[in-house]
Amino acid sequence: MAIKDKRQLIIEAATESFSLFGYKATTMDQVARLANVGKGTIYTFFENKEELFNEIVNTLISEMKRVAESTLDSDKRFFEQTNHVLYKILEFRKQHQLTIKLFQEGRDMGTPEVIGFMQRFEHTIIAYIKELLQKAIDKGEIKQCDPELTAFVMLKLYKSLIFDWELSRDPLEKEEIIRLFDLYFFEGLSI
Amino acid sequence: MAIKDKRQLIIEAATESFSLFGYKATTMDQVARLANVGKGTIYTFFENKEELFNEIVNTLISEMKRVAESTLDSDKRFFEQTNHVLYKILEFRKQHQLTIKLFQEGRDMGTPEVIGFMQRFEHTIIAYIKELLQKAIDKGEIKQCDPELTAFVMLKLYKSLIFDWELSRDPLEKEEIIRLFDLYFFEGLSI
DNA sequence: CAATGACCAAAACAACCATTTGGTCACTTT
DNA sequence: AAAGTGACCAAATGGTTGTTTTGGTCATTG
Repeated sequence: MAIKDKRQLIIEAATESFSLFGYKATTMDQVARLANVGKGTIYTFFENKEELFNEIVNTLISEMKRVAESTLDSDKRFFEQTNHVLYKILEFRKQHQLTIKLFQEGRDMGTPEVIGFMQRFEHTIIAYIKELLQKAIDKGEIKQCDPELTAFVMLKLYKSLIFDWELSRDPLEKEEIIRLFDLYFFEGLSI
Repeated sequence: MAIKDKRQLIIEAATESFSLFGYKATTMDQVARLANVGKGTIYTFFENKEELFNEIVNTLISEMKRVAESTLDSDKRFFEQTNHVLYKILEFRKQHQLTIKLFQEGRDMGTPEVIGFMQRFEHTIIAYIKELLQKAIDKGEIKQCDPELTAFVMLKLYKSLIFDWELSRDPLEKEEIIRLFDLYFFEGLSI
């Protein structure tokens, strides 16, 4: 059993526990027990609880980026790409157990470490959309606009449609959301 | 001194206190003291604390509606009207002491009565924009779309631009916001 | 010498008591 | 007698103190 294995064991145990109970409710004792290692061992691989957490969520964010990139298809029009990417990302967030749990914890308890993760998560998305926008502007596919601000607004709009709207009314279908995104953002409402 | 006067006195005192301290931190004793009436007197006019609160915020919401209507000018194009109305409303929210305090309390402490107010406040705005949209659609000024959903999304976008954006970057100028609203919502990004 | 778990200080929690608060009602004022 | 009042009450809230839990360490072990 090489060193890598123990480290991996700890990461897997911690991921399991963070997914089930969140950041605060996961104890280092619990992680040690789940990973079948002594508690001290964890501290030979990770500085502290927060570092262990960051290692895990960084992996998560990388995975998300990978998902986003895998949906790219430069044959498609810009708006279709953006749409797809945003949809995949928020689907990802909605389906991934760890992401669900952490976003819950951040909203309901405001755990600082978790809030930090949420910000990095969103920042990554915005940075990514920003790049797509910049390319589209350079190619002359869309109008001139502030890419950062536009990416920010796009994400907000998407989140509104997917998360906020269904708090008080019937949730929207995937096709519906794509259609709306196109209508509001690319075509515009004017005749 | 007629009955109306005492009632009014109580409402004014309560408004003052709600504006300064919010809903939870305002005590009925405090209101009685400020209004120079016995505590029991309050209960001859209002069922309980929540009713007193509702009386006051209903007035606030009416005022807001009045502000919105006063900005209407049917000569202007639809998007200019919407823009103006939304801007005035959120300015109102930003400047009115009571509104500021209550939205703070709702966000930071989650007081249920205050959350209720916030929802009614937003619902009123959405209902209003929805009407504007319906008229514009009927007149053929804008494309066919779900007026409720569109109103919802418009409000969200506006709030993002005014409140959320300046949490992490430089706040946007009024003219900037109007321009962006026009760009994203009416013209669209496509060439 | 990597791995461990008993150990520690600090934080979180629970139990207890004191204070505050929304609401009532017997009594006073007009 | 009708309107107005503030002492009073139960329930909620806040503060305090003692106990448990938890992140992190380190002397010991295999």
